[in-house]
Amino acid sequence: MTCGVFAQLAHVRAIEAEQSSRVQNLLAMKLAGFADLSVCDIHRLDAFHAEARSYPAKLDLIREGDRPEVAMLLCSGWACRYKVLPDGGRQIVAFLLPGDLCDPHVFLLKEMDHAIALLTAAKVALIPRTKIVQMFEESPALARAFWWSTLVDGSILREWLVNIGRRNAFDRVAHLFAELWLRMRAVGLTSGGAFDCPLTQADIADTVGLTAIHVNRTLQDMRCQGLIAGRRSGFVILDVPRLMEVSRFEPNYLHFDRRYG
Amino acid sequence: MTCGVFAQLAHVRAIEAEQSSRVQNLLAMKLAGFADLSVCDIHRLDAFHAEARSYPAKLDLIREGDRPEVAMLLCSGWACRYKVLPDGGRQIVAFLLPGDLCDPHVFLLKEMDHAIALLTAAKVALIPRTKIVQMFEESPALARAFWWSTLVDGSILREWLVNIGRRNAFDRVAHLFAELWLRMRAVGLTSGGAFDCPLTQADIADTVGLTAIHVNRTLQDMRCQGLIAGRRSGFVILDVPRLMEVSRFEPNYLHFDRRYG
DNA sequence: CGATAGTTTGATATCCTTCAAAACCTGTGG
DNA sequence: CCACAGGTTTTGAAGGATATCAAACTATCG
Repeated sequence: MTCGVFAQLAHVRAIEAEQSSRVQNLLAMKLAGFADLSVCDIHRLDAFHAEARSYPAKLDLIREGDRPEVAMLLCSGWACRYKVLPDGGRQIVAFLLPGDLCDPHVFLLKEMDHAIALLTAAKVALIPRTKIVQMFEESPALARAFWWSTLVDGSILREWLVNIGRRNAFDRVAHLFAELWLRMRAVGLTSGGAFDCPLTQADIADTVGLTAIHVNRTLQDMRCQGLIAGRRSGFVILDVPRLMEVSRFEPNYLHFDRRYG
Repeated sequence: MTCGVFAQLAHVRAIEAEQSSRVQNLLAMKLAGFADLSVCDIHRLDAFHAEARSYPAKLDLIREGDRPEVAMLLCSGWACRYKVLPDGGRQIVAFLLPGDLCDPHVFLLKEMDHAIALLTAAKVALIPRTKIVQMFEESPALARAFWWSTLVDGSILREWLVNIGRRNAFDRVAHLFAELWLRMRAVGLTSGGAFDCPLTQADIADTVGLTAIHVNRTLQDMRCQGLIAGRRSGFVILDVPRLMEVSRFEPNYLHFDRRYG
């Protein structure tokens, strides 16, 4: 894929090493892929991390219709944005991975149009609006960086639309795995081709617009082909390049490795 | 539906009447649903409108991979954002309607992850980056309003994901029509339950993740049920309430009628 | 150790696609 | 004014991908 990603990663690692290893500032690691953050900026983000508390899996952090009061930083664990239909169906519309600061701008809206739930036990920092506003005022670089992040989220949404709208079951799942692997790598949470994927088959189904049963059969297919391993949640992606190949994965939509023009 | 939408519309109409009818400032009309714009702000938007030039249908305004140089204001006509797949398939990921100023913030990204094409002949103002930046600096209200607009675009994207992922053909198309009708009404381009919809069946298919043939059959079904009328592009929605009912339309995701909290 | 959530399996049904061709508009040039 | 071309809509028949239903199996956890 984009050759620069590796160089970028090295750069990010350097930044991380520079700071206290006490605080795993995945957020800074992610944003560094885009913006040049000052030491001061990184300290600001550290301060957010320090607020993190533990929450159990499945917890609804925010519900549809809620008035947004806080932004949240996911320090560890996975979460998802989702919507429910009148018939009880669920559609996952985004995954939140460790190091994601979600909804720093949501205060512009009066009401949440979707819910956010934890998929695993997680450490989360709930950041009140005032602190976000203060951060934006004090650091234009961080303000830019978070807007960039929001635009990338939109780009991912568009790619998901393509995924559900125009690919078959196998390719949809393959494409999803490839994306998750790349995003996990951006925060240093992969080891080789593998990463810990806590999604259940039902989660995957609700993401790519399929039935859990059909996802099951698709995963079996992938296992047969040696693309993935592991039965229950915690898959291992064995062959990322081939997964990307079969799903015609084009990483440009993640906007990694791009400094602003 | 949200009862306030009607009151809102009246308010918007008042604003429009207030200004010169020479310039149809649909953009101001739309943004007024969210922000309190000063006369000065409206003049700024008028200035953008004045730059509009005519372009023929089907023109690609921006291609995937392009470096974003301009934002664009659609003064009349329809356009769409789309992505193409290696196999030639197309997925439309957004519609741009008259009064939409698209991508005022796209300069934060280095490269377009999708293309934008005109669906009809249209009047478009191409606005260079410098003018956008200048506007944001001079008017915090407009800056807020455009960020709000960007967040709403994201919300629409999420709802489209639900549409394709979890609804059947009939409901998908019904839901799409309901959304388009509401958005067209927000800029005063509906007359009763009807609005001029220039989409071809292939366009609709590429939007909701179906085949043009199946869309054809779905539309016939809708005609039989008296929900829509008109054969070739330029449908008329006959029964908006029922269309919303069958597709379980919840307008909250459009974030109309919401002042910022 | 039972309870619960997640995974797997098989049989059947259906929605939607694919392919192929005809009919229909709309604009264009002779 | 007609003929023709190209895009759009329509129709039919057949096949395939995915859903649905029901039930067994299997980890994991308190």
